[in-house]
Amino acid sequence: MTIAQVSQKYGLTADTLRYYERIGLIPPVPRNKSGIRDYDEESCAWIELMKCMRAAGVQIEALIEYVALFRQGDGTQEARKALLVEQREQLQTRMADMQRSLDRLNEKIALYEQGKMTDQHFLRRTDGEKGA
Amino acid sequence: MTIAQVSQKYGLTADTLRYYERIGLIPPVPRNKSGIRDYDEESCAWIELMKCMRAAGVQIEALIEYVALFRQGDGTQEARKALLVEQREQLQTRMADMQRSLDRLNEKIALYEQGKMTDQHFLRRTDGEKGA
DNA sequence: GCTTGACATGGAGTAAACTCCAAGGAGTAG
DNA sequence: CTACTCCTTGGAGTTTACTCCATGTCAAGC
Repeated sequence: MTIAQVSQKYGLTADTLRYYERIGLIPPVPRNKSGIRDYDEESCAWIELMKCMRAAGVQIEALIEYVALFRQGDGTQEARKALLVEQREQLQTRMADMQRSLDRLNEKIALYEQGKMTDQHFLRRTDGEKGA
Repeated sequence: MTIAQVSQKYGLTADTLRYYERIGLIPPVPRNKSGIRDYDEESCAWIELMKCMRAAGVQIEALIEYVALFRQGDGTQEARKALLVEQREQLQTRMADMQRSLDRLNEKIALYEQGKMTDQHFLRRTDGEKGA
C-alpha cells in the first residue's frame, strides 16, 4: 500500500505517518526499489495500534520506548510489560478524572434542563460557589 | 486568600493562576487596595471547577467561552447549556477511545503474564499483525 | 530610612505533537 | 522529450497550554 492509501484507511495524514516512522513510533516501513514506502500488514497493524493508543492520550515517548524495546527483542519482555502496566495505570487515572468531570457536566446540564437557571440565581449558587 | 495560598490549596502554580485569569478562564479575582489578588470563595470555586475540567482534558477555548457567556449573563443560558452538552459529548467520545485502548493494554499485559511472550512469537503474532 | 520578600505586569520561552514547505526524484501519459 | 503527479527528505512553522523572567511596587521588620 502507498502512503496515500494508508492515510486514507486510517485517517492520518501522510505527514503524520512519515512523522511517526521518523521518530520511531512505528518500525521502519518497507520500501520499493525507488525508496517509496510500501506498507505491509505488519506496518498497518502498528499504525492502527498507535492510532488507538494516541487517541487515548498515551504519550508518544512511552510508545516510542515500547517499539524500541520490541525491536531490540531478546529479554526485553519484562521491561515491555512494566511499560504497559505503567501506561495502563496512567490511563485509568485519567479516566477517573474524566468521570469526575463528566459527573459535574451532567449535574450542570440537568440544572439547565430543569430551567433552574435564572442568571442571578445560577451565578451565585451553582457555579461560583457550590459548583453544581 | 493570597495567590500563594490558593496555589498551595489546589496544586496549581501562581503563574498558572495568573494565566487562567488573564485569558479569562476564570473571572477577575478581587484585589485589595494595593492591587494584590485576594481570592474569595467564588474565585476558589471557579478555580476548582476549571482544575477539574482541565484535568479531564476539556479544551481551554470552550471553558473561556463558557465563562464569557456566564459573565454576560442575560439570556445566555441556552448557549451555555449547548456548550456543556457539546463538551460532554466530546468527553464521552474520548472516554470510549480510552476504554478501547485500555482493553488492548489489558490483553497485551495478560499475554505477558501468561508467559506467552517469546520474542519471535510475540513479534509476528500479536503486535505486528493481529494486535493482541 | 532601608532591606527583604511576596506580589504585580507584560512579554518571551518551552514542550509536545504535529503540520507545512522547498527542493528534488521516479514513473506514466501524450 | 515534457508535463504531471505522487513520492522522497530535512527542516522550519504552528498550536496549545503553560512556564519563566525582567522589572517594578508595596507593606513589614530592623
